[in-house]
Amino acid sequence: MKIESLEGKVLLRGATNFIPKQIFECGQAFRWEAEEDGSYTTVAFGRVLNVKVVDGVVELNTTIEEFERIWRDYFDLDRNYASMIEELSFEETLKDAMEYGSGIRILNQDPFETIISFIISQNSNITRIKKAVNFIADEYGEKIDETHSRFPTPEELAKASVEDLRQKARVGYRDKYIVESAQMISDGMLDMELLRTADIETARKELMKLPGVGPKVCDCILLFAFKRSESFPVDVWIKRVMEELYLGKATPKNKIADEGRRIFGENAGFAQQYLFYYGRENKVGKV
DNA sequence: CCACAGGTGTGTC
DNA sequence: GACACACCTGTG
Repeated sequence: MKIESLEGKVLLRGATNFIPKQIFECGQAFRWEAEEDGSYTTVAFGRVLNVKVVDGVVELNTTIEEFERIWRDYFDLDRNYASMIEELSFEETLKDAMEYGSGIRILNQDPFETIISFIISQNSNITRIKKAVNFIADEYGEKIDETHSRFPTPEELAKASVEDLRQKARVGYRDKYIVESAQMISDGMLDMELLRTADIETARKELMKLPGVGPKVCDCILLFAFKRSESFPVDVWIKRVMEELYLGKATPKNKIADEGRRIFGENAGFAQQYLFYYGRENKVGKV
């Protein structure tokens, strides 16, 4: 990949596995908006970023300095996707899914924002989640410009009222989970370093101390904010895909997570993303 | 009106 | 431990 700076933009030439629609609409991030020109805009790490791909060249409206400081890691650009895909190509169904979703990347997002976003996501849908996350940023986070706000810090969100979260952010019964989790994190009751480095079962146990974080939400957070690629989040779609294409019978969700990690190993999280995207787009297992 | 949507917490066996 | 069941809200 070659990086160059041109007219206030950073251009990435030869960045592989980079299809914006697949990256931003596969359910891992909730603050990306499609623009009329086909580009996508987000707010992340306190910055507003627009991403456009023109003739295979990725255009980011940022500086080299900011790219190196934030976006290189955010977009997971140092990972060798070719070899990861190669390692997962031992199995035909997944191979098809990886071709179908060849432009997917797993983003490395902000831990706190990811924790709150996925607490909100439980038993909900993307439209609703996005509204809630954007409301929380606008209401409790610092303004960046007229139309964008960064996601609040744990301290800022810990002061939010559960009533406002329910009535204005429309997060429903998740209101108290959000405030309590923000309080626990701002009180230093969550060991972030442990989440990054401990063995996966220890990390899961630590993260599930937070109210509103069960097995599925936990695995999403570890995968999307802590680079724990061995995580295998099991939602209804992955359940259907695994039952339909791998297991051949109805199976409890915790068994499916075990099977996913067993079959796909250290890159189970990538397998999950490819299968999820493939399964949902094609409605696998859905009557 | 009812089912369902990217689950979790709680109570019961 | 393995099950039901309730739970906010928007949509079809």
